[in-house]
Order: sequence, then structure tokens, then C-alpha cells
Amino acid sequence: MSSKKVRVRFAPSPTGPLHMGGVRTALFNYLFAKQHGGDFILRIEDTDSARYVSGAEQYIIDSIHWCGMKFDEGVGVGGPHAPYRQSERKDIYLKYAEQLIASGNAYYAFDTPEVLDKLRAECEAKKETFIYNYSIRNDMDTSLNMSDEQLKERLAEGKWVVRFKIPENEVVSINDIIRDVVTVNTNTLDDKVLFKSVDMLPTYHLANIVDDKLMEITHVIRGEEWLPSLPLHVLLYRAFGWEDTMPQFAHLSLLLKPDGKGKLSKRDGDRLGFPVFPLEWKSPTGEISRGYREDGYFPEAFVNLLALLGWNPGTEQEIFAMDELIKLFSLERVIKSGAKFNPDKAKWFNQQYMKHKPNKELSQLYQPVLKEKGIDKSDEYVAAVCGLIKERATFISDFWDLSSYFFTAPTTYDDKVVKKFWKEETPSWMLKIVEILESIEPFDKEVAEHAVHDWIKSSELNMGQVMNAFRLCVVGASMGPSMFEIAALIGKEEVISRIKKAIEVLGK
RNA sequence: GGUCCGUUCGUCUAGGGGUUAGGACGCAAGGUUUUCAUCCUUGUAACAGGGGUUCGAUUCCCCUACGGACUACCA
Repeated sequence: MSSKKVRVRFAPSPTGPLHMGGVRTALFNYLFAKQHGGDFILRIEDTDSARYVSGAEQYIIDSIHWCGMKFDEGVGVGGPHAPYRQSERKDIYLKYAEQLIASGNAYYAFDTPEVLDKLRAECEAKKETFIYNYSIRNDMDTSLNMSDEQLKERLAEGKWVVRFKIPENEVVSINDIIRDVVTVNTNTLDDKVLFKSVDMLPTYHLANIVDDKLMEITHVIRGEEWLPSLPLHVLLYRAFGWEDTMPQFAHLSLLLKPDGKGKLSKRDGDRLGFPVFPLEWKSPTGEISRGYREDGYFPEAFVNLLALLGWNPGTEQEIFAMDELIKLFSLERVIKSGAKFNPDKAKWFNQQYMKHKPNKELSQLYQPVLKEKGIDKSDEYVAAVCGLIKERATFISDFWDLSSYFFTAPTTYDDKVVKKFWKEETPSWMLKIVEILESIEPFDKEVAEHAVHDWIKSSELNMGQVMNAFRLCVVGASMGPSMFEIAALIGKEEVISRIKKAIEVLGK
């Protein structure tokens, strides 16, 4: 093992919003880099101008930042290997393609898409596999079978690609940190296009290898969808003579749909009611996709749940802060198989974080909701309310339903509770509670609690019958924290007025 | 179709030649609480199938099945 500084890159294409699977890939890269004191680099792979979506790049950066990660180098921060956008690096790739041609590892091809499509269709009809490799390359329209003069002419026409010349019948074995050894016979590989003249841009394969080399990347941690092209990439390193500095590879399994089959997609979120994107995304056509942030997830909870999708430290701990993840993470413990995403567990993670959030922080998040409802209460009051209800909530958006009675008197009373607890003698009990509360001056929740309890006991009344009716008067339903906690917050006068109102409405 | 990768409770997973196969989510029951929630206890439920190897396989090997990815002048 070399002692080189660890350098990893997150290299998305700006073709749309970053999917949560992509965020997980970024996270694993980040955790690995930080654990080794290395660099986390953002490279934007925008060599496909046709699929470019404006705003996607900024969305990616915003998402990573929301999750609490920071790039050490790359688009948006700069660095010694700038630029980090492949479209801005376009001038550097051609010479590498030419180098491969000069060394006999690549060649020019002039086949039109039509010819290729026809060949593929023919093979398919015969139930054969079309592979553009040693078996047919000599019959194709390539520099391999034309004179220098011919080649010059054809090149001048400006419609060519550079294809990699996959060696014939060689067994390539590559070590993957997560999957151990991956073995492939080169006869099953295609002479992939490395460079295209249409836009004078490299394809992913060339750009990726060249940039990883130039940027001194030591570990490539990416999605499983790249596993099939891993042999090609290794062959490319070999052809360039870069095998000694080739990065180590780790291919992450995919995130799968919660139900059914296949990988998690945007549609699943819409269908099953959960976000698949970290942040809300508005597509250029105006379509809106929900995000974890907007759905009320805490970034820490989101990161936590993502980290545990395909990785675990081997202990029974499930709640981790980012710095713990950095300490404990290891690629060797990443699971090989795909993970079906479980929205229920995602909520559970948020609830765990909710329980431990400081009340002050929660009040900052709740205040905007209250403002919108025209409620203006001090941060202290709101924080106290948050403290009483947070263990009943998963999201900030649950807060209003759980705490509206702290801000406004109930206007309706839960029918079921009325039926069960509002009996003939109830009003008289409520009046007695009013009497007790009035007698406590200044109001103190403990004193009040003792007084009410003493009265219930001495009168040989049923605690549940009395207290639930009391709760019905003040809350309007059968929920919430201790009645005396509530009373302490909303105030004795308000409690008394609510009791009187309830007696009026519920009668008898 | 071809290539590659994978397969432990419904889901996320631990484990790994001899275990009552452990935990978490969910679900169910009970307890605590004036209610709801939290919390606690308990329950539910898994080694895809078939062959080997072995005294013994869930664990190692092979085959099958199933699942997934890839199969573009996309990334």
C-alpha cells in the first residue's frame, strides 16, 4: 500500500437533480476521505452537452452542503487541478486519445450510426450478441484498414471517433475493495468510443481515466452501474502505462425500490409518498419533485439513514453523528447486495433526532409555521411547547396538530372523548377544578397537581374520569403532555376560561 | 439474448463449519402514564433450491432458480 495522500472524487453529471443514491455515493467518498485525512473533490462530468440541465450543478453542490459535507477541491472551490468541469477541460483529452492511437491501443473509426444500428439489429434478429471488437473491427470502416492518405482524407471530412482497441482473449482480473476479485474475458468487451468528433469531446471512459490520473485520485468509489466498464478502465490505465498509479476501486451496490423490483427511481417516491431527492427540485419544465429537506428531515437524520443503507459498523449502534461515521466507516464493511429503501425506517431516524434536538433549535424551526398562522409568541414560550411535544413528533410539520391548543382554545371537542368522559356529574367536577386553580396564587404546577389529586382521592372519584374531562376542556382531545404542564404554559386564567366554555358547549 | 454482480426474518442487517441464527424498522400483545406519545417487556418472522466437501453446513465449492446492473458517438 502506498502512503500517498488519499484523494477521492465525486463526479456526477449535471443531467438533473442528485438522487439519494448519488448522495450516498458522495457520502461514502466523503467519509473515506475524511477518515484518512484526504481530499474530497467535486468534478463535474458534463461531456454530454445534449443531456445538460441548467441548475443541476448548483443543486448538487447545495445538496452536499445541506448534508454537512464540504468539498476540499473542485467546482465551486477551485484547486491545483482546475478547471474541474470537464467541458472546460475539453482541450486536454484529444492528445491522450492520439497517444493511444500512436501506441497502437486505439484507432479511428468512421462507421455511421446507421451502419452500426443496422449491424446491431441484424445480430439481434439472429439472436447473436453484437460486439464491436477484434472479431469485426477489421471489416469496419476504420483506420486499421486504410492507407495514410485515405486516412487523412477521411479525417478531413470531420466525422470520426476514436475507439479503444480491446486486446483479444485476455483474462482481466481486478481487485475491488468491496467485491474482491472481478474477472472478465476481454472477448466480451466492446471497442468503446473514447472520443467523438461531433463535439470534439471525450466520452465518459476517456475523460474519467485521464482526469483521475491528472487529479491524482487514489480511490474510485462509485455506483455498481460502473462495474461492467471496470475492465475497460483498467485496460485503459494499462494502455497509457499508468498501471502503477491506478486508483483502487470500490463499487457500491444500488438503492432499490421499497416494493417490487428494480432500482429506486423518482417515480417510486411519487407513488409511495416519500422523497428520492435531498432537496426540492423544480425541473426546467416546471415539474416539482419533493426533497428530504422540504419534507422536514434533519440533514443529520438523512445522512445517518443513508450511511446505514449498505454499511454498518458491526455493532448494534444505529445513530451516528457525522464525526462518528468518519471514525467508524470502512469500505470493507460495505454490503455487496442492493438495499431496498425503507421509508418507515427513514421516518424513525428523523424521530430519533427530533427527540434529542434542543428546544431552542426546534422553536426556530417552528416559529415560521406559527407566523404563517398569525401567531406571535416569544421564542421562550415556543421552545417550552416544543420541549413538551417533540417526543410525539417525527417532523416539524407534525407540531401544529400536536400543539395548536397551546396557542388557541379548542373550538371543537373530540366526539369519542366526549362520549366516554363527559357525564352528568362532569361539569360539577370541572367547576371544582376551577375553584382549586383559582385558589392557587401564584400559580404553580406542582401545587396545583397535588391539590387536584388530593381532591380526587378524598372525594373517591375516578382519576381517569376527571382528568380526561379536564383535558377535553383544555385540549379538545385526548392527547398531550401533563395537564399541569399545559396549564403552567397557557396560564391559569386561560385554563379556567376554557373549562367554562366547555361546560357551556357540552352542556348539562 | 450476452457479460458481470448479488441472494440471512416483509425491510435494513449481524454472524459465519457445531449458535436457542443476534439487533433495528414494521406489526401484535402487555406494562408505565390522567390521555396521546415516549419508554420498558414480550411476541411475530429468515439462512432461495439441489448437489457435493465434511463427523457436521446457513457458513466452503458447483449447478439451478431468482434479483440487479450493464450491453450508445449517455454518464
